[in-house]
Amino acid sequence: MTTDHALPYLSENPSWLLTRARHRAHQIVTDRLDAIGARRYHLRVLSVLVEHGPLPQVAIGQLADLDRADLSVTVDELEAEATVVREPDPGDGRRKIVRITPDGQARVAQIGAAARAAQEELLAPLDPEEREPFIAALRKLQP
Amino acid sequence: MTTDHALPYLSENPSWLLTRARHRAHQIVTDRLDAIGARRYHLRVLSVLVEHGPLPQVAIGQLADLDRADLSVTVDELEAEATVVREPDPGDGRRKIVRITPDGQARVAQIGAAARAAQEELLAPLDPEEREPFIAALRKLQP
DNA sequence: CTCATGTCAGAACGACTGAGATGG
DNA sequence: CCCATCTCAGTCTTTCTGACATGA
Repeated sequence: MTTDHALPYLSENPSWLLTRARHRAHQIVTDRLDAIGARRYHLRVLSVLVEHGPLPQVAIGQLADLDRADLSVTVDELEAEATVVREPDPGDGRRKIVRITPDGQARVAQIGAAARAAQEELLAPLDPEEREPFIAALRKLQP
Repeated sequence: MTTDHALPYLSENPSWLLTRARHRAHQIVTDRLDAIGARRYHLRVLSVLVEHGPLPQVAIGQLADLDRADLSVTVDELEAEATVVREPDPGDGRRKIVRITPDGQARVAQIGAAARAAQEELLAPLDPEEREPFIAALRKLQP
């Protein structure tokens, strides 16, 4: 029991519980992606491309919360394995549109399977009926 | 709508929501501590000392999930501001017991107030009745 | 001898900064 | 001219590794 003015116990701090839970999530996702030779930045980029379709890099950066410098390197890597292509934006020569290639669909499906398995593993400790309220609360906490 | 085999949208990924929520929590806590010249490692160490009493560094490291190398530096800092002292363990010369000093209590209370304010700010977007289930779910997700 | 604890230096990782090239 | 986009190199912060000294 802590009083109202004392330093709260670490094990009771929501921010600490969040930090630890996300650390576990980070580990699970990293391990699952490692097993198929993919990185978390790849998942982030491909996820927004699947959700929104072909996008200029600046838009991917905003949606995936990725710095443009890191995004540049990440798209290099995805292009090297032919999962995506960079195309010039016909309407704006500064922009490069990133698009998932037909040949990349198999890779995207493979990474998608790993991502789904990771989410399942992450939420396994929760009863099915508490998952939705939990996710809804997480949404409310988004910046 | 995604199908069962597709790559899930980033915005629907629990691990992504967790990452973003913990990023916000991290920011809030860091800012509140910055304002009083404290760091997150200080909060972690002091929190377990308040919860468990004087402890050898190795135990603090386990409870606060802090590497012993980083713990060494952190205790240096807390000792420099006289918030804690290192005392030799009478029963084991390898160990150094870390204890909050009487003079350090004011500092601990100050850091505690910042920590409590941070938790309040973090959970502000949640309705009061959804906080307990949310925290309970977070607990279940701990590693 | 071995294992545990604490200390130190430095590496690894993720995230960020600043400058340059190109184009609107 | 100024601003936006992309690229590159390098910095910074946090976390982790490896080596060492001391003592159980």
